[in-house]
Amino acid sequence: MSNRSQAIADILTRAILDHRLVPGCKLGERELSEVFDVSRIVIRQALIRLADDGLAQIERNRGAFVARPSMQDAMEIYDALTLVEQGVAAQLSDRLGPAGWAELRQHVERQRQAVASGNDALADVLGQEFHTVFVRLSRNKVMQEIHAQLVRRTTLLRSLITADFDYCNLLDDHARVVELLEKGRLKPAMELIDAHHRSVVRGYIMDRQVFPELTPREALEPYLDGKAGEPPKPAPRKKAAENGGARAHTHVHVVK
Amino acid sequence: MSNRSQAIADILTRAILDHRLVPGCKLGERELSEVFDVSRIVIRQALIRLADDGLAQIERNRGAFVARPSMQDAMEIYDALTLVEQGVAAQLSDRLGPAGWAELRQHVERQRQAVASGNDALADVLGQEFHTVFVRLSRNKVMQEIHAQLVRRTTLLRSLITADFDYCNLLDDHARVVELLEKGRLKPAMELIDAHHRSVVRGYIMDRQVFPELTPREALEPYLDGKAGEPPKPAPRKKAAENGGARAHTHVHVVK
DNA sequence: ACCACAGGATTGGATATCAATCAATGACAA
DNA sequence: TTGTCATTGATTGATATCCAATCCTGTGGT
Repeated sequence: MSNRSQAIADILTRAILDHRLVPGCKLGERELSEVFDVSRIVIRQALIRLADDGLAQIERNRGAFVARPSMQDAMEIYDALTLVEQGVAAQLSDRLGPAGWAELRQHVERQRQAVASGNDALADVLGQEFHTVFVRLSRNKVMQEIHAQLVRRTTLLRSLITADFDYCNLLDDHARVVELLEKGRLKPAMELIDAHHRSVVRGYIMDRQVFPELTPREALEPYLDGKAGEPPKPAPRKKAAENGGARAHTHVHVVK
Repeated sequence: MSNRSQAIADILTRAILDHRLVPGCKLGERELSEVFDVSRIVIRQALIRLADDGLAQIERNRGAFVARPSMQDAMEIYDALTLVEQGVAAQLSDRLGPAGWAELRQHVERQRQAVASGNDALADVLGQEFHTVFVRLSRNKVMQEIHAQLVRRTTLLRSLITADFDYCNLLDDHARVVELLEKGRLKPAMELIDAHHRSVVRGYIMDRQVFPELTPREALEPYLDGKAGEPPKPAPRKKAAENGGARAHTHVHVVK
């Protein structure tokens, strides 16, 4: 049993990234302390970590809330993400060894197979994972942490949008980026990364009103239970009910 | 009087960046709580913020210490900083308006005058500030925060090195970067940024042993005093006594 | 010299308590 | 009815005290 507050911060983070805790949701200290069965102080420390990570916002004497980024924030986050991934692409095209390129190709191939076999959920996970693997190959832990934080914030952003556009043409971007980079065609690869993120953020339509649907108590219940809880559940969405359980995610194969 | 723990974290950060609290220095909860006259819990919260920022390291049941980054960390931090500033440079060369270029030129000019008039301390401050101004012109708060965090960590790194090499040829780098960028010569500018940071990190010689010389109580005393304290004092350095009070900093004009 | 054990010191956390501040409620007047 | 103001309740920010777990150290025995 290591740091309680860190563990709780991790659980809250996962709940937010799973869209079980939506932006604007109140994170009351008393309520959370009862849910996790710890004192308020541990909750406060966890909330401080979340706020430092950009996932929560603490207002003095009013409490903590799941962060509600603005459209401006969204664009800045995607700009930063583009900048980071373009930079990593430039580094990789210089320094990546054969094993690294093989890992990238293999990852893309797994994603291709998942899409071909209709396993949209797996394709979704792999699509998210690709960016992380990409940055991991830079062998720079500082860069990895910065990138991971940006990815977390983009995942939070997806709680705020209605993701019902057509992403079919984005599915092959990862493969093409790897292909271009391996051929040494850095500039087109970087432009493709930019276009990739741009087309994502262009599809964003922030609907101001997001309704919780779940109390924090209900939202967090599956993560508790002595950490032997069930696997992370997808977020329940009223509108996207026909989505077959797949999360509303940019990489999911949604045919409008 | 807003958040106590945030205010204390800010003070601790400044003390670390001023090299009054050196890497490895123990940040005991009891001691700090007496120094700041607050409860231990507030100190814990401040230390959590510092740890999240990479400036402190918390070991379970052993306490918090000022972070002691390794040489590997140093290279990764500078790699990340290079990546960020190169990316920002690329963005600015695309989108920066005349007012922005004017601000950059003016800043460089101020630095040039400071160097010319022998005001090494001012030149030092301006040299640090340049990077911040540079990133601020991207008008991306997310990027600014990432960059600021990296800069904090580079400042921490300077506590670990003996900065007695010749940086004369680096003094004009800022001016040349601005000049190249404004002419649209992006690639040379980016290579110059890379070379700038590379030559800095190449001069790093980490001496494992860093002696505190100051207890946290002494180190923090000037920052207290009802926030009306004297201006931030430079760190006392035994060896670099001939340095005329200027901090051991990469941009300082040290003639070997 | 070396190992084991005990004690001290420090952190991690719980609980109870108080002050400060915000928000909702309700009373009252126009 | 509506708008304004005061009271009240709830929540956070912070403190003090206490206890458990763990690490460090120092001592004693072999």
